[in-house]
Amino acid sequence: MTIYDIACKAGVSTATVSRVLNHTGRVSEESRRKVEEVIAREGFIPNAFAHSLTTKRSHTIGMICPVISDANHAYPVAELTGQLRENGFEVLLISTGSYTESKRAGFASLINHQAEAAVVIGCSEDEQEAEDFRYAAARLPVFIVNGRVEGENIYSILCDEEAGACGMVKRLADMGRRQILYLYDSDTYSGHCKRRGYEEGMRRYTGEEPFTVRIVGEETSSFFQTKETVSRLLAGRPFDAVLSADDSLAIGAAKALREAGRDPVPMIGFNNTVLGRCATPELSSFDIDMKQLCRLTVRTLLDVLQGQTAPSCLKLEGKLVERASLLDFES
Amino acid sequence: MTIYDIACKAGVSTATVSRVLNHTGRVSEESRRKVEEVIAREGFIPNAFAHSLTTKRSHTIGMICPVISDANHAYPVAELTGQLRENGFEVLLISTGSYTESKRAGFASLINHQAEAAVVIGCSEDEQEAEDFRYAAARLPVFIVNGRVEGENIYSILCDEEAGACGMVKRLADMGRRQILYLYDSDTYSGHCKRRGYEEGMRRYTGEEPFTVRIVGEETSSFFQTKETVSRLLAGRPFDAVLSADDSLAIGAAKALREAGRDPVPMIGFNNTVLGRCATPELSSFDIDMKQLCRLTVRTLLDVLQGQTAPSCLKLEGKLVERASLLDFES
DNA sequence: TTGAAAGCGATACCAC
DNA sequence: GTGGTATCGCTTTCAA
Repeated sequence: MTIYDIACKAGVSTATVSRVLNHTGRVSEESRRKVEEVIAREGFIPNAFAHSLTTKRSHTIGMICPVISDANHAYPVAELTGQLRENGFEVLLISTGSYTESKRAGFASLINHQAEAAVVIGCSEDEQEAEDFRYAAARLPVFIVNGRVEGENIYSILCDEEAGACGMVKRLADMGRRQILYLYDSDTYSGHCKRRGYEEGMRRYTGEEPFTVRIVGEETSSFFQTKETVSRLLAGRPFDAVLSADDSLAIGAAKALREAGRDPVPMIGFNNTVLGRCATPELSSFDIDMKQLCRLTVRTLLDVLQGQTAPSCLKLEGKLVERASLLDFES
Repeated sequence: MTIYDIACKAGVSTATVSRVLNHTGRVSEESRRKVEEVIAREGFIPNAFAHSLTTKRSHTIGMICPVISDANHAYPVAELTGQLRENGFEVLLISTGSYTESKRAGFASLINHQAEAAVVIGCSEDEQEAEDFRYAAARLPVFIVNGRVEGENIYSILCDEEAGACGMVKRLADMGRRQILYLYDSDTYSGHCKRRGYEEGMRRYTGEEPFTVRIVGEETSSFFQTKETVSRLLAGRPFDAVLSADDSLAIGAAKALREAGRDPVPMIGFNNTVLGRCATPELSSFDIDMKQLCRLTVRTLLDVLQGQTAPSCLKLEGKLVERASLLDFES
């Protein structure tokens, strides 16, 4: 069923049907009624491809997200998808299997499918990836949520996690802790920022050598791995507090301490996930306010698509949410 | 840049370029080389819309998922998206904001965008929704992951959660528990199955009246709500075990007991999420093997798209994963 | 207000 | 092997 069939049955031309469909141009009340009636009766749904082919607008936004099943990614995907839809856009989702996989093919798909823009959840810090971004940006605007790549037509919307991590170290130092262990797993841009912040904080507030440990294992729920790793750590260099790049790691560490019969130490995670609330004691966590990041991303995207200029980098502050994992140590 | 430009620069016709692009028909080695060279040099990416318009194949699968940020949904979205991509399909994602929102508009979008099939994560049990499914199924095959709707061109792939829930009650009854509290939140098809299973189990194995409590609150992380609700419950009808429709609820219940200074009781959750592992004690949970469900969904989808017949309903068994929340009570 | 017709970018049949 | 051309479904001048 095409616009042509509708035109015949309604006794008008395809041009008129098109006008009715798009609420464009002037159509007599009578024609409109007739056409709408036929469309409803036949349950006609126009072909968006043919539409896009002529209008050169796809109303489609491409979204690239490594490992959506990671709750930290699922949330922005949900939030962005919903908001974009409210603004009349469909979302073409590309889930690269891992954090390290090249985004090149994904970008090519999006371009092939005429996406009007690409939204990417997070990014790495390596040059290869930056090139993929620039390759894509040559053909459509690219928006990075919680990541940063510099370049023409690339917009980064992120939280200042470096300052955040640095502040967390200060918070722990203010509690008298000096030997702060830093746990991390992924090697993303965001990960690097946090780590730099931690190192800076150690330098400024404790004067101790940084003590960072990378958890290697499956990419999601690496907290099983953490428990094991931290258990081994207990025999080595001592630590009196833990800062971790993600809630799950901190929870794994807490479990390791408990199982080893050690006293708990103050702990802070990142991303303020529901995991932290499930844990006992409830975990303090740095909240990067992803909701706000998403809002700003959509706003920036809409602006850019309307030809307005927008800042190429938007950096927000996050805040620490304090719970038992810290408060228990305040006397 | 179009196929026409490429044809000119390569000194061949558009037909030849098309052949090279699609690896179809015969093309002389020389022409192929020439065309490929120009395509690479110009960084040409063909317009998928124009392609689809003529071939009548979009290579796009629509996915409807309420509340992706719910980890139980994020996982299948990730899994399916990855697998479909491996099979040459793009995914058009529609995230309806809530479990109750009508899927009608979503289906219409998918049809409008020429999706070749629709995959839906979960479903409700009401007739209105079933009609939306049938409306969509009249135009494209519809696949439901962990949900069930009967109808032509609708395929359901699910776990037998009714039997699962019933078995969990038996497990608890075998431990000598009779007053088993059932917690649930959402009113989905899957939710109804579990509840029926619980009620059946109570009848068969305990002879007690079912004791079900619905947790009302935000749609995600309803475990805050649970803690509160269960705290109030402690003053009323006594219970000596908890079965819950989702891990988060059970965790909330465990916290409520602990905070009230009550003795713990055996608890079982559903979906075997990472939340259960974060909790203390670690939560036992019924695993519906979502990975396998996703695999079967993709396989069924591919079969149907190739014109082969496929069973309209595939029901798998799940299994209980026992952890401390049960094992601590085995003497 | 309406309709005829020329595209949009690719495919595919049919001659050559 | 190759190229001309009709075609896919819809939009958009341009005349009437």
